[in-house]
Amino acid sequence: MATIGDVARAAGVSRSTASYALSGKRSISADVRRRVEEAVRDLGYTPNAGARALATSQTMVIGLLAQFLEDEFAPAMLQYIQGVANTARELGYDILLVTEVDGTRGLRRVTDSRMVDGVVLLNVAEHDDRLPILRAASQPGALVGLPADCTGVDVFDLDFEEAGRLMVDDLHRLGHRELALVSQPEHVIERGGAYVWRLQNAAAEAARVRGITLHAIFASAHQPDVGRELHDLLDAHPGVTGLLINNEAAAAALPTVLHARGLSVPGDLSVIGRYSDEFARTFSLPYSSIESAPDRLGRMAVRQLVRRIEGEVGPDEPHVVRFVSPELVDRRSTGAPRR
Amino acid sequence: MATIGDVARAAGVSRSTASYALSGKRSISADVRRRVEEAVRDLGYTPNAGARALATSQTMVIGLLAQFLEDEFAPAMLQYIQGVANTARELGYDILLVTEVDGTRGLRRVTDSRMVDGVVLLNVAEHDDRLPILRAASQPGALVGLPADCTGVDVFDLDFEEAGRLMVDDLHRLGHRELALVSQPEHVIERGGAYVWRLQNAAAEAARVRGITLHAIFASAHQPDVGRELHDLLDAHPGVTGLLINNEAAAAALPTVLHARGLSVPGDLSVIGRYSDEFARTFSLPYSSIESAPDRLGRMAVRQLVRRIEGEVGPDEPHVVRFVSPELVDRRSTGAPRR
DNA sequence: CCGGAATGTCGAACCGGTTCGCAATCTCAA
DNA sequence: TTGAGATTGCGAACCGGTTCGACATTCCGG
Repeated sequence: MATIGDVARAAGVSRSTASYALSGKRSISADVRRRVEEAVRDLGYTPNAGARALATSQTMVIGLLAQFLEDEFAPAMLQYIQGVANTARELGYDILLVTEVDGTRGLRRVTDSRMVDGVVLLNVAEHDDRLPILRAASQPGALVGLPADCTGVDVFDLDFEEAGRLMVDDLHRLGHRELALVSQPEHVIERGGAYVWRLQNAAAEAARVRGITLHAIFASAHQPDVGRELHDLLDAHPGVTGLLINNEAAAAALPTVLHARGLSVPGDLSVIGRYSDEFARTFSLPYSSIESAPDRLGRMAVRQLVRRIEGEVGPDEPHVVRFVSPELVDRRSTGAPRR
Repeated sequence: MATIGDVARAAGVSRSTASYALSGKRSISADVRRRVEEAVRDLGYTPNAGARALATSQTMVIGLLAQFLEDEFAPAMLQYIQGVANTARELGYDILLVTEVDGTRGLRRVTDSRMVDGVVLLNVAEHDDRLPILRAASQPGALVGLPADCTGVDVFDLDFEEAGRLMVDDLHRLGHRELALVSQPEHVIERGGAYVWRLQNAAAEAARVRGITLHAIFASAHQPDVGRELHDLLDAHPGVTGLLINNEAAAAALPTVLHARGLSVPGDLSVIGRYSDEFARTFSLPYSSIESAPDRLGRMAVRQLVRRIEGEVGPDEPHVVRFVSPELVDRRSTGAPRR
């Protein structure tokens, strides 16, 4: 493998000159530049990433911390990963994917050893173990998901409160008076998935204000449990005319359940979900939904992270907490409540 | 950030001694070892990955090349990624995830710049552009998917021929005489997804030998197209009593389609798919299926790759082409053909 | 009591880049 | 003609590890 020394020799110049010719950080005569570039081509030279990282303390790699937990729905995570990966590449960065169950260990490893210039944390919990480690690290970090304490990090998340209100208001406007909300598994909440509460509380408050009934349940993240739980819910509350689904697995299982019960949408039941359009297409879910915009969130997180890495915004400049406004994608699954 | 020089100074020894004390590559007195370890703890020392990579020419990183193509079903890919990532971590390696659409560019970048010690290629096509680049690289590579030319790489794949035979034989044994096979989109085949042909040809041959009819179609990888195509298929061949599904999107869409047509499984139609158990659970697919074992394939690929990286098998030792035998997971979706 | 082996430590070189300071040459206006 | 300033190239140091060869001690058998 050719080194910059080989290039320099082939071009008849010193190593430093070759380096400057390639980086353009100092002026170089046209002739020398040509000879260096030629040598690069002839030798097939590519800089050694490790050496460059050592010299510049920049790796051009971003750490992506994603946990595939038993009680979460993996395909939903994939879209965040894609958003992050694509944006990173556009900006010239590669992605180090860390999927260890023990996220703290993984985070510590990649930051302490300086394998990455910054990190994106997915699926951030309210009191996330990884945050203290991230704050102690010398690299900047961007989060997808809202923790209790946002100091020292840039945060991006869907506005789940607004999402909860939107769902309730929409069905209230159509005349519904008894709704059910299907949330994530209780485990997710215990672990600190605050977004579940945020949506649920806002929905409950909106229901209270409107004077309508809202039954909330926690459902599993897997079949066949979640299917059974949906059945139980509909058995327990026969008066429910509208379903709010804040649980990807439940959304994916719903068509089968409704079919088994012979219920049509929106004739017998109105349904609004909370997932991405991509997700809806993948699972052919025919329900109107609040767009959760994973690609957009991933993109925003990386953009901001790179701005910090490249010093466009200093480490002391105030950190960002930005919420994406939920948008309702209409798939005609809501209507007037059945009589 | 502490360097090994800081550790050495704190322990009152030279840098080389500190290094040997930590690596254990030379004998060190108990006293010195203790002092060095203490200094490491006190200073919170972690070796700099770039410096180590430069010195040892080992990065402890594996490149994972995964393309998310428009005409493939992303959630199916995720399981390979998980298998690879988990196994890599167990063996002490991190994962550099390269998702560029132009896989050749990404592969060249990570190998030429020596960011990785080896690479795993997912979703390998029959004549895969990435293979010439991989062969020219100085790092070893492991493939998931069977190319036409396997020289210089280790290859792992499901035995799709056997899978095709298994599907046909199973339904033949139950008395079926007219079957339909739903394959991947034609694009996938044109691009060289040979596994589609391998299964299809073997199934066709088995059908010929048994004297039964097999209709084969290519279906899309997305809703709602794939749903429509399944309807068309069933309309066009009313005599079909068994369905073979070698297309994840079609499998995911099938429950809805069958439901719409009022068909029950296996009463009206027997169904066998080809996907992983994990996939079946995620999409709650109630069909018997050939296990495609993505986690196992990912694991095998990484294991072998690491063996090459660490020199346990030399670069000249013969390369492996290993097929995983398909196993039928019975979910009671097959039975005698309807009258 | 001596010679050779085993043990423990150090200095220096090296991996392959980048960057700083200096010097030589060139340009152009005074 | 001269000197200030710009242009261009070079040497050396540095980033933070690893490893080789040399050297000093200690241990052992004869």
